[in-house]
Amino acid sequence: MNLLPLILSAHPPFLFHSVIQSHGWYQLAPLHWDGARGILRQPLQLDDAHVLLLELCAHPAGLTAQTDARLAEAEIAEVTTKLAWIFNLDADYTEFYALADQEPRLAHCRGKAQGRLLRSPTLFEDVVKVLATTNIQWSGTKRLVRQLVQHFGAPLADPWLGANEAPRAFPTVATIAATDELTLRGLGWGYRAPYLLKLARGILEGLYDLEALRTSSVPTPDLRKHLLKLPGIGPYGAATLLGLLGRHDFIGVDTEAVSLVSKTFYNGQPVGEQEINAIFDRWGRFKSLAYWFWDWSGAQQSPMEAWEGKSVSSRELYETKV
DNA sequence: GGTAGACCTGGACGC
DNA sequence: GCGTCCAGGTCTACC
Repeated sequence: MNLLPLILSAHPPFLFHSVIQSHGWYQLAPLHWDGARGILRQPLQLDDAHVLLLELCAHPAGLTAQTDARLAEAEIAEVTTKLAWIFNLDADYTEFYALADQEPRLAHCRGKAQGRLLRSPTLFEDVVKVLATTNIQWSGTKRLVRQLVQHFGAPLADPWLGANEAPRAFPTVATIAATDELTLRGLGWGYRAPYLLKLARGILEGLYDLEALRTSSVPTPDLRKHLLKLPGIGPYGAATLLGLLGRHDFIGVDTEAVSLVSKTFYNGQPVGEQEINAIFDRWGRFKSLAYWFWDWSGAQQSPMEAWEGKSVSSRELYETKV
């Protein structure tokens, strides 16, 4: 059957654009964000290997999804589940907003429905993307992920498009595991190539159970320990992944965090992880949310802008869209 | 537990 | 055009 516009409801408040632009993921392949039309295109490979292209846009209740593909009922159910995960539709930020309302630098969060972070369909894709953000600038991250998708992603079966033009889904674990270090190095992954291979092969061998981590209810420090065991994932990567998993107890301390907190709270004095965490400690389990959505007016650029490697203008763009 | 150096690449800069 | 330096997190070896 065809997938008629599928309407997915979210726990209010929810703003489609806020989730899309909550961080830089919307700029990474295989996603394509058509800002002018407000459409996010998500090539998606289903469990049965069927590749389809979803067109997602805002709806008063949440969002709508459309595709030209003919889908079986089980496939529609899978699409629905995956979209609910990607947009964290069931999340309830009531408690965070109650706290944020009392802090002038976070008072905007409720109105803009900020809190949800755009996720990938699988935790594997998120881990790979976080790996691609380490020790590199944002333009490099975009290049690495694009190369991976173009080289290993399964193309959409479209009779009107050649295999080179067709959108591609994010590569599967098995596809990455089947390649070799030299190929990955050739795609620019450099010293990250062995980490990526070890990750994919480790998942296939049962060494890393990402699905269990995705649904785990263990305390955040324990979950963090598991994430730190993933190859190429250190404190920064683990904190970023925890945020994507809805755990906000740890701040991903990168050079941008150091710079922002130093300038804003310590008069430009050198700071470390301890000082950064001390500033946001009072936000408890919402620590990284408070850091991420903090109004850094006066700072050179916010964490969100740093992700995008852009100047202050991206915040202006963000604010006009939301 | 803390620290130093290696890893890799693109971009900025000076010549 | 070429060479050099720097930025960016993680890992490993060493103390």
